[in-house]
Formats: sequence, structure tokens, C-alpha cells
Amino acid sequence: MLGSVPDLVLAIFGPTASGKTAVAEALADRIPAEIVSADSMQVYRGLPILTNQSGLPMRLVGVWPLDHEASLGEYQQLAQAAIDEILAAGGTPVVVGGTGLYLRAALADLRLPPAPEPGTRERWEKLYDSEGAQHAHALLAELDPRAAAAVHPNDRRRVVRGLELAGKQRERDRLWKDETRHPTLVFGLEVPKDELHRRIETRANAMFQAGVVEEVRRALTGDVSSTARHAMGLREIAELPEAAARDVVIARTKRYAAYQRKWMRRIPGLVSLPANRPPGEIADAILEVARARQRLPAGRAG
RNA sequence: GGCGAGGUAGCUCAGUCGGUAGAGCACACGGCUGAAAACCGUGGUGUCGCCGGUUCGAUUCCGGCCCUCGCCA
Repeated sequence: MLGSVPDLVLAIFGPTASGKTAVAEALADRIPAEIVSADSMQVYRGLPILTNQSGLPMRLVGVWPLDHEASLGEYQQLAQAAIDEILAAGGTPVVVGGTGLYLRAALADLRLPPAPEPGTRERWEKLYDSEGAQHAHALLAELDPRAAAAVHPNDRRRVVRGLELAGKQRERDRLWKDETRHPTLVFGLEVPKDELHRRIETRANAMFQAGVVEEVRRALTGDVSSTARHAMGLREIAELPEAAARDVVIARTKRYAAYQRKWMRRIPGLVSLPANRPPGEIADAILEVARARQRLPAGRAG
């Protein structure tokens, strides 16, 4: 152990296969830390190979069964509770993940509006489908002009959500604000695109060697929620020959990595780090930044 | 070698009764607040296999050639 960085939250973001987990592990080797996952698919148990679970001790990995409907609000409560608990015990929470929105929800107080009351989502979805997108959007414009202005009529999900919340107070400006619940440093791992693509291909092959086909087959014998169903490759592995499924998984993972790069550019306060070094060196660099930040007068970190 | 089908965007393909072309996926950019590995929006990136003929004009019609696939030898 090289000492600690008390009262500070560290976060590591980056595209799939950028080595986030290895860096988090190296950090946990160096300071009293616990890892908190910010990953919308690793929260599920039952698909450890497909969702690339590492086997390291981590909070919020494998906590939901596959038939559980995911929700950002529920994740936020669990993740914030975990972070607070680790801090209270004197440890450093290391929040690691590839789901940008989940990472923000773990670190910031997004003031999420409430979950829909039972039945209301179904009701608005029905209206959207029967009356058409334009009609539903026009109705939203009547009930909540600001919300309507922010969504395209074709965006069924957000038009419906807007209708659910019509009339309720919403704070919409917290997602991109550099405000966190605790002093926090967010690091982003940068890997050149070619190198990242090579790693993604290698990992996809390893996934099949590790038996992902059998894992998926087993998982699909039970109920799978609409959110878990979106795990990349789940459908393809069940339906396509192995080689074709692998190609789809590779293509979609590359696309996902591009999406994550977008998040990396947007996450407030993110400190970018080149990732083509051993994880231990990256962890040392992170700790150096963290300690320098802690020597500053009390206040916001990041 | 014979017969058949085909060669158009990065990929799979549509189309043009002759006026230089468009879908899906991919890609790029943007949005996003209780589904985010999701969802939505904007953008066409092209020697239409090659050479010649007919034509004011050919990716389209005609001839030849090259290549791919299938069947038969």
C-alpha cells in the first residue's frame, strides 16, 4: 500500500477493452479501495462471459437477475449507497464503467424525476401507437411545451416519458454539470482506434472460446427482461451460426466503443490518460493526480 | 470447355422503358435525465467491372473482353 486518498472518489471511464478493470485492480492493490461498477449490463447475473465480468470483487456487478427491468433510478440509489458506505468505512470508492449515464448517476445528484405510476407508461405507449407520433407529440406540447421542444416526435420513448411527467417539476440541467456528491476525480482511458479494434476482436474470440454460446443458451431458457435483452450479441448468438454471431458482436462492440468515446468527450471534468501503458503505471499516475488535488484547499475536486 | 446467374456506396442489394443513381447496415456528427450495450435526429461517402459501338446523351441498349458464383462436362 502506498497510503490512501481519503474522502475522495476516483472514477475510471473509457471504451470497452480500454483496460479500465485492470487499472481499477491496480489501484485497489495500492490503496484501501473498493470498486463500484457503472455498467448497465454487468449489473445482471447469468451472463458473465457475454457482459465481460472480471471476477474481481466489485459492487453492483451481478446484482439483478436477468428478468429484472433495469432502471437508472434504481441503479443510482444502489451505487450512491455503495459509494457512501465505502467512504464511511475510510476506503476510496473507485467507480469503473463504460456506461456513461450510469457513471454520472453514481457520481452526481441527477435529481431524477420519479418512476412512472403503475399503468401510466402503458397508457401513453398505447396512445402513441394508436394515435401516431405527431398526435402524441402535439399533446405533449400542450401539456409541457418545454419537454416537447426537447424531443423529436419519432422518439417514442421520450415522448412517452414526457407525457408521464407532464405537469411535474423537472430539473433537466444536471447531467452535464461539473457537480458531484463528493470530491471526485474522473479519468478517461484513451486507446488509439486501431489498437482498440484489435483488442475488441481478440476479446470476442476469447468470449466464444470461453463458452458464451452455451451461456446464452442457458440464459434464454428463463425470462429475460426487455433491458437485459439488449446485451450486445444475446440475440445474434442465439440465432446465428457462431462465426456470423462473432462478426456481429465485433461490429457492434466497435460501434459501442465509438459511442463511449462520445461520452468521454462530454463527461464533465474528465482527465484523459493514454492507456497504452501497464495498468500499474496508469494507477500510479492517477494517484499522483489525486494526491496533488488533495493538497489543494478544501472544496471541489475535479 | 458448355450452359445459366451475376459484377452499382465499406457490406448486402434495389433501380434507371437511355437524361451520371438510392435503401438497409456500416461510418460521421448531434441529441438524450427512472430502458443508455437502449432510443431519436441529420449527413451519401459512387469511374454503376473494362474496352468499343449506336446515340445529342450509355450505368441502362448492342458487341467483345475480364472476374465471381452455380450446374454440366
